[in-house]
Amino acid sequence: MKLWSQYFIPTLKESPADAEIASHKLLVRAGLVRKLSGGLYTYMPLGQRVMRKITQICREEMDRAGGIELWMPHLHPAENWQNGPRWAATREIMFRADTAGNGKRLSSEPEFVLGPTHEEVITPLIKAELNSYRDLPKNFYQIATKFRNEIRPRYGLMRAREFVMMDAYSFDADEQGAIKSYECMKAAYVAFFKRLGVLAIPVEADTGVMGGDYSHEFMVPAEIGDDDIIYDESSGYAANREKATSGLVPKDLADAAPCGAIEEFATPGVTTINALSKDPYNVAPDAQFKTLVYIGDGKPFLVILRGSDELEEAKLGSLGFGVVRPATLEEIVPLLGAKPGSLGAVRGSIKGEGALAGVFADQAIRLIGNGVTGANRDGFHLRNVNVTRDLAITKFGDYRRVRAGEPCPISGQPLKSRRGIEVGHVFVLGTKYSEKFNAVYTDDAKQSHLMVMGCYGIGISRTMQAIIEQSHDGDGIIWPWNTAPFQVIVTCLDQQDSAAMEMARKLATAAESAGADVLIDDREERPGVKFKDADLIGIPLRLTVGGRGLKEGVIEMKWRTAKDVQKIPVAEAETLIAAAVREAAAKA
RNA sequence: CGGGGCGUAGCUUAGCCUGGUAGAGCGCCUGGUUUGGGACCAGGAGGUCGGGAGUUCGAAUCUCUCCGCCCCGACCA
Repeated sequence: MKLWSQYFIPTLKESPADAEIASHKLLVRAGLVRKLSGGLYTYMPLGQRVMRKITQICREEMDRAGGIELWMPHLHPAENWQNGPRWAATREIMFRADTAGNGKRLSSEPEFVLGPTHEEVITPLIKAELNSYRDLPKNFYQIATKFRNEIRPRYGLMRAREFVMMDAYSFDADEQGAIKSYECMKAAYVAFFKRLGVLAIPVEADTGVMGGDYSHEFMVPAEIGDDDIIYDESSGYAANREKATSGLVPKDLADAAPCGAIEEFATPGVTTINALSKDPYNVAPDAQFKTLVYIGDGKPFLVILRGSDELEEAKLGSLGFGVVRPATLEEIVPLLGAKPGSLGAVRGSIKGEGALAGVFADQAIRLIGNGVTGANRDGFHLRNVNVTRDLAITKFGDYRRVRAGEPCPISGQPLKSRRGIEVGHVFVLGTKYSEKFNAVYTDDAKQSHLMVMGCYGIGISRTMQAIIEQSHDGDGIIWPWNTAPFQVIVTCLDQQDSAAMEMARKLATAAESAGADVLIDDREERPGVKFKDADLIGIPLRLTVGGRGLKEGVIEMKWRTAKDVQKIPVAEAETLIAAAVREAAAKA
């Protein structure tokens, strides 16, 4: 039980100027956080209470799923990362942590870094500590601070430079075991988000720089989310757009027969799909081959798409390169012999064909059959280009960005799309890290094997904000029962009146005994201020005690989500309140 | 890192274009009247106008520069 007058909840009437979205504004207005600097926030007492609740629920669900809690350093020797598989790719988002002294000891390479995640710490640890198949499987987790020098911190806690994350790492004897661990964690996530009272949907996801075999993200649907979820309710298909596929290309599609010899034709000044689709050429975008040039680990390669399609860059990850980027004009011209706008991948027309690391064609170009592409000669295109006969394709794959409205790969129904906030992620990592750090175990036949790993993350601080984004109205936050900083607020309107205060304490005690965290608003404020603040900070159940009600022999009970106020007789108040608290807790 | 915007009291901001005594609301302090959905009256404290340089008799205002913050793109829990 806390008295507001002796606690610290600095609420604001006005939204801070630097907050754009509802949840960010409310975080600040309700006194949950204060900004120190871009992407750095202090959790104020109320915010810290919510963080503690989310953390505790997370801990309980991880423990239930067989997780073993530990705590690793936040300061990592850079060596661990240099020895790992992704130093080049991740160092850009890592903070270096050297002496803040006069620079004498500052070397060009960092000595220490602040941990953005912990694979590079736990894998060497496990290598040293676990050696036998008898030790496996194991799943370790921690709930702690992570540091990422995000390219662009955004929306308060949504993408911060310092944030709280639950990170877990599973170690299994084989792939099958790893998948089992993965499924177990996925189920634990579902249970966790359900207990929080937040809707978080698991969707198929790209593995990104983490590497690994397959993964799901947990998404809180929200307009302001950074990710597009492609889904179909009828089949249950749901995937991050980066990973999504569609049933656009029928599985049994036959290769189109050639329709004549390739002809070159002049297209002076035409360098875009759009221009070629207009008079006098009139080649529809979905009859054009689009040729893109990329550099993977220093080697150039081509990607062919339909003119009407967009490349989904994340899908290039499946090609196995470490670092992938678009080629520059200076790289393209000597390689293909023409500038972008006149590029093509017709066999024999590519000047530097031998230098290519491959020509990767999106499946959907098979729908074109015979089409138009650049001649690798500025101002010229080729027509009657046949996919199978003419294009120098190394491999077909799925590289295009799926759009809403395309058929679901499972049901064939039109796919829908919505935005989401990624609050959790589960991966099967495979042996990427165990190989690099030589984390092996001995089996019952004395054979050595690499451990198969999984890794799992939940953005705890981001989840706090995602809950607010999902659950608020014009008056403020609407906390779900289990994450509310206090579940019950007793608003005493006559704090000077000892009878009223005594009643307030009695009700608070009743609610507390029934299992609720209770805040008593005993401030010297007018009733309007107290009601507004109670709504703003989003306490699920409000009990109002005032001289006027007491004279009638009633106190008032109001749910944050309800419009109506229930008047309950003083004599029954304690019982009814306890029952209401128990019921709410049971439902949550 | 590229593009755009902003920086004036603890918070929200006006003033800047067209240079001439820094203004309001909220919050805070004092006194009074109030008291069921962000009260009212009177008085008060609080500002190196983000930092530096320049132009000018004179700069919050014009110029340059640095810094910080926010938004849009690629990245992430």
